[in-house]
Amino acid sequence: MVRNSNGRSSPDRRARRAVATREAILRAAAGVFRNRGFAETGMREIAAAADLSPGNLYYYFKSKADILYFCQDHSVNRMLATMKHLGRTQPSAEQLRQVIAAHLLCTLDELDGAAAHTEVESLPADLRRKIVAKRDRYERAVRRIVAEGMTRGAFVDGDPVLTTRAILGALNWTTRWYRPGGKLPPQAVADAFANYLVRGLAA
Amino acid sequence: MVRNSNGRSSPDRRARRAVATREAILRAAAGVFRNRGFAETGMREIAAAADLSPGNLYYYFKSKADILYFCQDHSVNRMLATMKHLGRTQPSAEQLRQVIAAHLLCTLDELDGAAAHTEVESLPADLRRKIVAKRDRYERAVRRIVAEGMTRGAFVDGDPVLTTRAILGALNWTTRWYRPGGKLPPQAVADAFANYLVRGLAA
Amino acid sequence: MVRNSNGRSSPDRRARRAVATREAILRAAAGVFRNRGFAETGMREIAAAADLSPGNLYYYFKSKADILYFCQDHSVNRMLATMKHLGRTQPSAEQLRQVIAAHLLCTLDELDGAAAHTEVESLPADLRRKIVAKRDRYERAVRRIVAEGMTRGAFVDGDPVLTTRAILGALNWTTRWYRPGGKLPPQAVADAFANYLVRGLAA
Amino acid sequence: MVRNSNGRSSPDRRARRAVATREAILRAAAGVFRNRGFAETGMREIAAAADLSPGNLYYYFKSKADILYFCQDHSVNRMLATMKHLGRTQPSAEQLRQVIAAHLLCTLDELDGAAAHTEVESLPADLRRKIVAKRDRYERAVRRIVAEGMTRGAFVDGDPVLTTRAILGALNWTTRWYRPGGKLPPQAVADAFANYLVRGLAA
DNA sequence: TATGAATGAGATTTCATTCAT
DNA sequence: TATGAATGAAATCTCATTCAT
Repeated sequence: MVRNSNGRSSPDRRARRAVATREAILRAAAGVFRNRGFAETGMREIAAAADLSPGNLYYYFKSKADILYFCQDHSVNRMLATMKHLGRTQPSAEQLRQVIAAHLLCTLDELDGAAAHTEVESLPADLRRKIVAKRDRYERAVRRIVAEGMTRGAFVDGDPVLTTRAILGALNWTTRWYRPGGKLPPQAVADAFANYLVRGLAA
Repeated sequence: MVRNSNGRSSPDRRARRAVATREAILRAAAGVFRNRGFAETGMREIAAAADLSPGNLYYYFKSKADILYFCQDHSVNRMLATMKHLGRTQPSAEQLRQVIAAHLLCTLDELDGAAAHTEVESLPADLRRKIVAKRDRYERAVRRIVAEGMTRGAFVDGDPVLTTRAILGALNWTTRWYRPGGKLPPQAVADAFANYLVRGLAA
Repeated sequence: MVRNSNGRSSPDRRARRAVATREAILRAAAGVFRNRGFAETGMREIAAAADLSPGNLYYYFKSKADILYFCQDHSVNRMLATMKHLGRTQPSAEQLRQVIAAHLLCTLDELDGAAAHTEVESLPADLRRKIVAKRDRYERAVRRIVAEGMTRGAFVDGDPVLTTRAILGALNWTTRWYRPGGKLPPQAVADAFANYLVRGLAA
Repeated sequence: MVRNSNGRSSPDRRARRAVATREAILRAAAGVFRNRGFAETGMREIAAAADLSPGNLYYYFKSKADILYFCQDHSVNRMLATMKHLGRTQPSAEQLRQVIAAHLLCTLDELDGAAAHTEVESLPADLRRKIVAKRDRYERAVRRIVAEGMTRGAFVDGDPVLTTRAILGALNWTTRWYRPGGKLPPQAVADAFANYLVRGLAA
């Protein structure tokens, strides 16, 4: 292990290591949650997947729900970030296509998508509220694109709420059947879904 | 209470009651599973929802997983029945529209949809195999409609597997946000989804 | 069903039937206890073996332990009866030989031996005391034969208590390995055991 | 308490403690099984006897049956070891006498004999097979001594199978009546039994 | 920071027994 | 007498969490 001259790790080196461990735990946890569900996953499994002892997890997170919370927070943050960088002046169809692709690539990625939008019910009330609030913000952002497209005449008329939920459902459900590492690359799914789901709105 | 001549309640009256109780348990369980997920739901809750003592559940089902199995079996059976009665000579669009509507009405219905397609992972291997087999049969049937439409030229070309999964994802995800008893009737969801999801395929 | 002129079974016919049912239950229970042990045997199994409903057992016996008690009582009574009819003037060796044979034939018989000497621990204190008292009376009777033989000089000297326990152990342990209905007849076991166990004492 | 330079208890000290705890549990369990039988013994009782919390038992053994298995395995291993060190050139009577004594001393000892040969029925099929296989190997070894003695003319003729079972029955049944800690030392039982049981075979 | 061990609450499940019919 | 259904207490087992080291 790298140490500085006085024989101990320097404080920021330590801090960096701690952050790295936290992320490793989240990545490991996300993988197990995805495969077996939150409630069916034990702390021991998470610990094993992260190559730590069970007790040690509690040095980095204060509860199992806490781990889930940070998984979901990480994921929803990334999705919100996508929205921020979206060119809102492009054609609605193009915007929607980009959102769908980004959402899927993120969902099908190991760490991010894992338990992302799923299993909010397992969180205690306070954490759940936070996640739900962000998730709703994201959903509203998608809805805005859909509604705007309808107003502009770029999309056929319809109920923006229900249409948005149909889209997000198709995207989120992928976690149920997509197996990373198979021969179907995430990008292929993203393309096919974007084509189909955008065409359903094209005027 | 009706009795027959020998002073005991007649066997078939009893049998009918037993069947009714079984169904009541399934209905109750389905509701709780939907709200809280299989793993987070305790037998106590199911029992309370069905107005029985926890131990008494085991007179009707041999395990918690068994209850889930019968919920799912009931649901997937109903969906397969739908496919059987579908007029396969109608235009592909019409067929797909009907399947979508039927799937949704069933999914959003109290008893049938609850844990319908969800949570197969929680079943022990043998029961899971049975459900997965039926579910796959159903998915193949939907896919056939999609593929046929593409061949006939009624639908635009695309990957029938991925398209079908997008459709089923949109439909199944409804269990996550739809709250029965609210002001949005299932039929409204069915119409909006059918419109959107069929239009995405229309040539 | 046979009934007398007034259309009902006569009282003593009824009583006889009740006794027959009780015995049928004991026989059935003895068989199941022997195969699976008292604690591992459920009332439902006893009921099934006796071709009755579980609830109905309680019309004939007031508890599961009660059934075990009557099984054991029946068995130990039969053994005590053997002792009573034993010619105490015969040579000690002959007496012992007869006791061993009778004990084994009774033990290996379906009903009698089943849970005979075993599982006294499972009885509640009051019933246990009764059985243990009778069992001890029986053991003392066997011991008297052994001790008398030693006094008379018919048997070699030794500790009558330990010798008797060795004999009874050999006999009782047969329930662990003997399977009724096999090709080894109880009489063959009785002969071999009597030969061996008596010869060990012969002066 | 001894610590090594890094301030934690050393791994092998821990390992030794863990092994000690496992053995303490086995000893405790053996005692309770002997007194009350496997099925009637609760994990709470074992835990209490071992001075641990019930849940903690599962850190060392994965089920109640597992505990029973290791009790029996320990015991049957010890008996097989006895056979291995037996001088097969000695007179048959001497060999048998030694086996009987060793078997009894082991059976009447606290840890080893407790549930030794008893209660195999309570094990799940896979564990039962293992124990039964070893137990049968042991029985065959005893039988070989008996049969050899008959062939050599050292023992009177007879059925070696039944004779061996009579001997083992007498020995195993001791667990039912022998109370360790009383005034009868195991050696006294061993002597009396060996005398009696060998004499029954002496030509 | 890290670990193995311990705990306590709670989960599912079983089962003798009772009850209404 | 007989039955199917119901109950309540207890059993085994799991598991997130904590603790001593």
